[in-house]
Amino acid sequence: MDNTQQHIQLLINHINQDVSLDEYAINKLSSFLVFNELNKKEFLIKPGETANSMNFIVQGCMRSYYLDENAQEHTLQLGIEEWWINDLYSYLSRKQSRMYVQALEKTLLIQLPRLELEKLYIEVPEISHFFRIKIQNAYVAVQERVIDSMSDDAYERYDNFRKAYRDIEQRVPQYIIASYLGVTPEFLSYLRKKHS
Amino acid sequence: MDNTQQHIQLLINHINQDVSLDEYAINKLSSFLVFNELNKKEFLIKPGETANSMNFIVQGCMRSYYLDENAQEHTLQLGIEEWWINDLYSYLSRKQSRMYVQALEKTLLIQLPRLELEKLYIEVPEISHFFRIKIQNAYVAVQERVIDSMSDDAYERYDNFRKAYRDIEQRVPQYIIASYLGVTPEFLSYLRKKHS
DNA sequence: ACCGGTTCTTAAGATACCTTAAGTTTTTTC
DNA sequence: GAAAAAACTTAAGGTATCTTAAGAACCGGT
Repeated sequence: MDNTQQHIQLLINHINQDVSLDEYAINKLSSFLVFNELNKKEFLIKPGETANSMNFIVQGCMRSYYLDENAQEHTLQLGIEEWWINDLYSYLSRKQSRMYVQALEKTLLIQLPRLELEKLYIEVPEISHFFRIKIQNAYVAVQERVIDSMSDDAYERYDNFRKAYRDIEQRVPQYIIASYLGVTPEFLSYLRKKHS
Repeated sequence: MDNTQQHIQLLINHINQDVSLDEYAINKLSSFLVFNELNKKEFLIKPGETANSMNFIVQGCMRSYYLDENAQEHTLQLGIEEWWINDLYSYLSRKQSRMYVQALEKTLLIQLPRLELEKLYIEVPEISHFFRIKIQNAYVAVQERVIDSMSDDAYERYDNFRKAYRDIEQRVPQYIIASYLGVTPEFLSYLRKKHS
């Protein structure tokens, strides 16, 4: 089995955790996968572009963030191997993104273009079901983020972050974690010292 | 046309803004609508319960909120006539809610029970399409709320709130708006004075 | 192995927001 | 329409977080 086949198998196994794909479904799906390799700091999506694929991380680490009026970065989502990364808002609404989606390490993606994916939904209901679950989970995750961001003790938020992103914490710079938590890097540094 | 028919018409017209319902769809839909009248301060959903219907506000005003560890209220969503109100997280995931969904005025709802609605999805794809759009919009709204809650100038958040909820602002007490913005009622009062 | 850039820390002074408490206004109830 | 309850305001003192600035530690490339 070559590398490409291994990567596709990773995706299939991932999907099979939620639904059951038969031979036919796997072949159909495999036929339109697109591989995309990004270097560190390279962008998958920039403001003004429209997200038109679902993106599965085979290897590497990515984040989505946006810039506020003061050019401050706000990280919304992080992802590593076997996570999906996107601007789901842009993908679903087909409107222009206001986000950057960026590789934090050299990253290998499998992409599923929207138009072909939507055709596949009709032929393979399991795939439709799978992404319905994913979108539902994304909704839940954003809702939890709202709730979390309201608990205004920053250290508690940092603690929650570490629980939710256990495997990711060590892989991303702290200024990005700070921008995820909504505090300055200086203050995060202060908190870490205080609680150590 | 009696009151009940008028209320149903309001719902039909609302749905027809996004999709096109034919006679058959309207009849099917009408056959399982449930009316529910709530008094001021009465709860539609409480923590531990599971949301099992979509809820359309015919007349009145509602909100969803949760209590944090310090028993502080955090308002997540507000709604008036022709809005939908729910704990969508609980509805979609079929898990227990952690929310209160409460009437802020005497409120009349039309409810669409989940099980019957899902059967209808198969017979009437327009209805399925309509709720897909609604859930998509809900995702976008929550995402905007995350982004908004990161702009940490509270007056700016208040300003955004007033734009997003223009018709609602006058109808709900300010301590609820404060709990939506994540500030104390005292501080909101201070901000209002300062900027007036 | 070094150099230049990136990331992290420390600390002092400033500001936004909170807590408490009390008084005032508005709304609800009987 | 009076009494009770709920909501809003004001102000003083406290705390969390920010800003700025500077130095320290940790890279990544040649």
